[in-house]
Amino acid sequence: MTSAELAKCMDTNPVVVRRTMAGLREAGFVSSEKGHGGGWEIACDLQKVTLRDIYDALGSPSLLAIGINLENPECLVEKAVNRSLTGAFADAEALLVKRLAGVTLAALAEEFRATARRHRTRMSR
Amino acid sequence: MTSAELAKCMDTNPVVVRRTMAGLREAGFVSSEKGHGGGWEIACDLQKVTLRDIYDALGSPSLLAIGINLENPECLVEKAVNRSLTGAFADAEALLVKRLAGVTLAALAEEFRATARRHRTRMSR
DNA sequence: TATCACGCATCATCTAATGTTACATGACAC
DNA sequence: GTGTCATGTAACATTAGATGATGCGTGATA
Repeated sequence: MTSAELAKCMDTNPVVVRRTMAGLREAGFVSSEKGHGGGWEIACDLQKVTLRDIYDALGSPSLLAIGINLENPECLVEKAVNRSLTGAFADAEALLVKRLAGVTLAALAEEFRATARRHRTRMSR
Repeated sequence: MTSAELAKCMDTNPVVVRRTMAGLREAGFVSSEKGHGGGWEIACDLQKVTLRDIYDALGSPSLLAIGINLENPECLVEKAVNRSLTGAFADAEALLVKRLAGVTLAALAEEFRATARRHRTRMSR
């Protein structure tokens, strides 16, 4: 599929698609071809790649909305909060990453197909 | 303390302090007095109130940076991801809330005092 | 050689959070 | 009572990060 097609599918624009896919390409999960007939193609074993791999390929951004503020290391109140919660944040993030690792792209594809089957059945009623 | 004093302490401004403290006041954790000599005062038992209570008083905002996108319920890919990860997000958030509930304000105050002691010792060397 | 599609730098827009201003209200001191 | 101080709140301004858009270069195909 081309970036333009993908962009239409997810209601965004081609450049944003390229920006995001760039990480996946560097990780080897997709490949891209320039020129006439070019576009994006899956380049990995869906059974082997998990959402954790995708997460890492996209730069492993923080999964938590709040976190430790390290900008004012001299603030004693902040330090007290940090000491009390650093472990909790780390544990929660680790838990999430672990769950991401439990979902392969193949499993997602199967989920998709199952939903699509239900969808078609409902439509044909 | 007045909102202006608190604002100076945390490098923000009085109105933002009032906005935030409003939630804590409604929950009964602090009280405020208008007029001359007014300001904010703690109005709860530090042993009994936890960071979870504070979190709830502030409106229980999402603790996760990413989450389930419910805006396009007809997107089958999105649905597949949601089915696969909803539990993980819920578990991670529950874990965090549990840890917040394990930290009383009294414990935070004690952490603060301990750090302050170390701070003074280092200063006097 | 014309067309198509990605790669990428640059700039524009949008949005949520934060900061600011203004004014009303209540409390205390004199 | 009147001046001062502080909160309560609405309305507006600013900021920062994400997202979107444009332009141009490069490679591939017909």
